Amino acid sequence: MKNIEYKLFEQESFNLTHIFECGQCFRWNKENDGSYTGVVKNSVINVQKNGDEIIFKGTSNEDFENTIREYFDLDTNYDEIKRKLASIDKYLKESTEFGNGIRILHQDLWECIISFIISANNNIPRIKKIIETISKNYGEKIEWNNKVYYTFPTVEALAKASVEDLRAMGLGFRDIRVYNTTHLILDKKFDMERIQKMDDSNQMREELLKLDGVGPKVADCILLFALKRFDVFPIDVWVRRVMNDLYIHNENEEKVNKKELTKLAEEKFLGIQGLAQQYLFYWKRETA
DNA sequence: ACCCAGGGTCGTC
DNA sequence: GACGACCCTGGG
Repeated sequence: MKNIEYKLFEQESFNLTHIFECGQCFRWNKENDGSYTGVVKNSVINVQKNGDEIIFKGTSNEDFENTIREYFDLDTNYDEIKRKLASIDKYLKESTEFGNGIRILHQDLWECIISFIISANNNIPRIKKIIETISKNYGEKIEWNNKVYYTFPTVEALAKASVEDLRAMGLGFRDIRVYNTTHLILDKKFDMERIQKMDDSNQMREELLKLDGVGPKVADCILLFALKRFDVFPIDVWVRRVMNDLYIHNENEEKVNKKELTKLAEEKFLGIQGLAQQYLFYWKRETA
């Protein structure tokens, strides 16, 4: 493993807190100096910001600069996206200003599938803890700066875990779902390469829904965070809440129809619903 | 101590 | 298509 440092200057839309605390990822932790450290594929990465300067440090065997470019979605123009969204109405204006430094990370498909199956009816601290435990037990060890990190396990590695092993790691009722999905992928009943080549979001969603533990919400998160489909709208309790408060005004928020919400988002946010969702989610959750 | 919610999904009716 | 159940943890 090589020790690497890479710097970026004057990168638009890049706020560490916004990126790592907006709920899209579970494996990044804040350091005492305000930087964040995480594991991406086989690399440990630490990101810090000094004014206009963004410094990536870490250890890697691969093309570090390219890994960074892809993972942090540096080729997407977020200023343009924010301009479009802000022009829709005052709420989008406010939420894009609030989360102005958000970027949608390009996460690994396999890791994303398992992580969001675990996220079902769960809270973020516990989700993070479970994923960390899984990585410790089935991932590869990496040492960097006198600290120990673990990669997220491969399909083959995680397939060695029994349902009981998974339960023991704190997954609760999600154990069987993770087990079944892992084996569907291991046995090639679900082809991760094929889905990455598809171009229709609805067709991709249909495929994802075949996995155990993947319903409409989790499928849309996978589409948004790993398959880079911005034309999806994951509906969870927070988004339902914010959309109802702003646009629908139903007295009973739980009764808000999902189809109606999806259609409203499609019409309002025109192909970048996923981004709108992320700004609204972060805004509402942090200011609630 | 007790209750509730947490980035939902599944099986059953 | 509605409804309750589901494991576990943290916060009121």
